[in-house]
Parts: sequence; C-alpha cells; structure tokens
Amino acid sequence: MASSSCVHRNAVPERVMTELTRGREIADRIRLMLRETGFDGSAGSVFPVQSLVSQLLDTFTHSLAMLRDGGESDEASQALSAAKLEDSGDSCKTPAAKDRRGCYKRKKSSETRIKESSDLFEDGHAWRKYGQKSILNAKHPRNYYRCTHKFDQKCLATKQVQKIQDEPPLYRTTYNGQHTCNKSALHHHVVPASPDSSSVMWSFNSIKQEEEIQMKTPDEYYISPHHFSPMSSDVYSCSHSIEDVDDIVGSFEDYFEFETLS
DNA sequence: TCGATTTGACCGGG
DNA sequence: CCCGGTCAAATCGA
Repeated sequence: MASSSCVHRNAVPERVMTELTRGREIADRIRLMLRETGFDGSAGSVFPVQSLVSQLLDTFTHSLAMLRDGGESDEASQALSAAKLEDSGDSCKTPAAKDRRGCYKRKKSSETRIKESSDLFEDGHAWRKYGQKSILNAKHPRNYYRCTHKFDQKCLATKQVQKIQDEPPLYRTTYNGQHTCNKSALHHHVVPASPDSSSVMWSFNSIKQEEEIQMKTPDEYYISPHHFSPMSSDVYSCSHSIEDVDDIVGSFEDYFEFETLS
C-alpha cells in the first residue's frame, strides 16, 4: 500500500528526533548527578566531566535544532502523523462491524530495549495491559502492555513482559517506542511490589527535580541491527551512570544508523 | 459506575 | 497457513 511507505518515510526523522531528545535528557540527568556528587569540579575534582557533559548536551541541542530547521518533523507534525495513524485505526472502530480489516498497522521492528530481571519491577510509567498470548515453545505466556496515555496523549510506547525462566524466576521486558506522554502527570515515585526485592528498581523524576536513579539489574542490553552489548553484572555500584552513558551511546548509534540509511 | 484486566477473535507478515 | 501482535466485548473490582 502507498500509505505505509509514506508513514515509513516520515518515521525516520521522527525516530531520530526521539533518540536525540532522549539522549539530551539523559545527558542532563548525568549533569545533575555530577553536580550532586561533587564531580562537576565544585568539590575540588579535577575531572573535566561537567564540561564534557555540557558539550554533549550542546551536541544534542544543536542536532535537534538542525533537524527542526531542515525538516518539518517538529512536534506539531509528529502529533499530526500520530493522529493519522490513529485515524487509520479509528476507521474500524465504528460500531458498524466486526470487520477489522485494516484496523491496525503492524509496527516495523524499530529500536527495541530489552530488560531482564528477577522479578516484576516498576519502571515509572503507567501501563495498561491489552493482551496475553501463549508463545510457541515458550513455557509462559507473553503479556502485552501499552501506555495508559495512548489515547489522551498519543503516546505509542508499548512493552511486552514474559517469564523466561522458573528457577530462579527471570522476566524479560521488551520496550517498543518512546514515551511521548507527559511524565510529570504521573506519580513519579512508585512503590515496588516487594520493598526488599533485590532486582530492578527505577525512579524517574522530571529533570528539574532532585534526581535519584537507582538501577540494580542482573542484565541489561539493547538490541539493534548493529549493536549488542550485554552489561556486566558486577558493576552494580556505579551502574546508574554507566547505563546512562550506554543510553547516550545507543542514541548516537541509532542516529548514525538512520543517517547512513537516508 | 467506571477504569483495568481477561480472553477469544481477528489481522497481517513471513 | 502459522504465529505473534492487537482489538474489543465481557468481566472484575475498587
């Protein structure tokens, strides 16, 4: 169909924007963390880390500005294209029929983030379960979640959670898409299911607030066609910083991937 | 009563 | 045609 190729053509700069925005947010988080821990030079540190992070932030900001100026993929057109996608789905929601042909567009496998943990953890976002499927050759069913703000804020983020091991229990969470919803609208500090749990615990704050990120995860890695980097499990003490840096590197790699494609 | 979850049906890509 | 992702009616529960 012609429409799908049209959507795909617009999707690339949007994804680049999303990646760069994410990178800039993470760089800013690092900057705040450095300030709190005195690594920005205020506590006598000789490391020029703060300066590097500032340059990193500038790089993201400039790249985003260039993309904005050069193309039409600003937030408005993003919302527009999101609305178009929405429309293609709405056409089948008329009470007219059970005929759902053309009802939804299957996503192209875009950037995917996979997390594995020993229990089900809160990631700070509001999710709504919309499906469960038993998977071939898998012992446990796969659960499908979408962002609660899919409709009110056009947030297209989804995730899948599947138990992949019994003893000890191990869960794989696969994130698809980026959140475009307003995080500040959410409760930002979610109490984990079991307070003494030794697995993954995240705390997302909005950037302007005091930042606190704790991550303890047995394994984390990203999957993209050219990138597969398992995290070592013995870097707990500084894992939050390292994972953020890994996030940024991932953003850049995704960006250059798109660059070479276009 | 209304938002969240469950679950079988439906759909499209491979 | 099979499998996995999504939809949506039915059901749950606060």
